[in-house]
Amino acid sequence: MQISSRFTLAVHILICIDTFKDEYKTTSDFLASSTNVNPVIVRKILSQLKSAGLVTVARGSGGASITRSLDEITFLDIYNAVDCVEGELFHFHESPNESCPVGRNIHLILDDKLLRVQNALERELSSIKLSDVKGDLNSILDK
Amino acid sequence: MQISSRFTLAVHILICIDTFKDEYKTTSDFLASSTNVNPVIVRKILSQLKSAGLVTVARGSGGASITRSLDEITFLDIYNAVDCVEGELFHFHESPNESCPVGRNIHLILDDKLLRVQNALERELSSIKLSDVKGDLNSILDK
DNA sequence: TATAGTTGTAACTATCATCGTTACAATTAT
DNA sequence: ATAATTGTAACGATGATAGTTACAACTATA
Repeated sequence: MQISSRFTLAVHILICIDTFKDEYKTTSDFLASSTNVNPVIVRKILSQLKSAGLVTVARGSGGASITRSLDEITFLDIYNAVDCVEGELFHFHESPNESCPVGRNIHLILDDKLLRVQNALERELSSIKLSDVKGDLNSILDK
Repeated sequence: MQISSRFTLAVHILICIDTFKDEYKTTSDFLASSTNVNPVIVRKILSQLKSAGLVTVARGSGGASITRSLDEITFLDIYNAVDCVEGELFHFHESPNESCPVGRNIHLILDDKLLRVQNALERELSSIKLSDVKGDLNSILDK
């Protein structure tokens, strides 16, 4: 399994909106061109980002805007917004045998450990901000 | 997406093998009964664990054994063995537009950050040992 | 050495998520 | 009114997951 490209796509889209906000109207077509995915996919992701309160989208007239400054948006915000994982990170096998001492307890004894792993992932995601990405982009573009 | 239940299944199987090694012959049928999955699935996972050097499987006569002590097997060993993720944790959208300043650089500026997240996940996985799981199981069973 | 039990694996199916596409009603600025 | 754009439904293709049946290959032991 891999984490859906919706995540990298969403980051790309957000950075694009910020980068071009003064030069272009950042429509789904415009963003589709930079990311090279279908405009409908872009609209779906924008719709998820909108639900999460990260962007506003101008219906009719077109164009998306970011609602906060880039240092107030973490990778975790985006990851949660685009539903990369719903609920538990680890899929548990459904119905271990209750009449086996191991089967009866396996869920209980693994859950805290699986949660530790999930927390580690999310903690790292929350430590990275869009402003970090933008900073690195600017360093490259300014050269 | 979720991490395949092959992972929790593999942990369950390994703990079962260790728990019952002196009482029963831990065949794929036996393990299938505790986990409540098809014996063929168990054999596939055993085959992957065998490739990773974590178990031996007795062809013909039947039964699996663990090759190391439980404190020498981490969740990361198991995670890698059962191919939960091959290569990169994050699926990157395929072909950003090279003629866009963002599209041209997005891969470069994200890769180190995505790797940090992947490393955080794997670091936590490597900090948990099968002996931790067994210890917690024994605490429950001894009560 | 024949047999019973077991593994390894191929072949197939069902289900689901992902990603893409076309199409079109609803919306908005001009 | 018109032109551009969004939101969303309805598909289809692809690939991963998980399950199943079937059977050849292997091994201990009776």
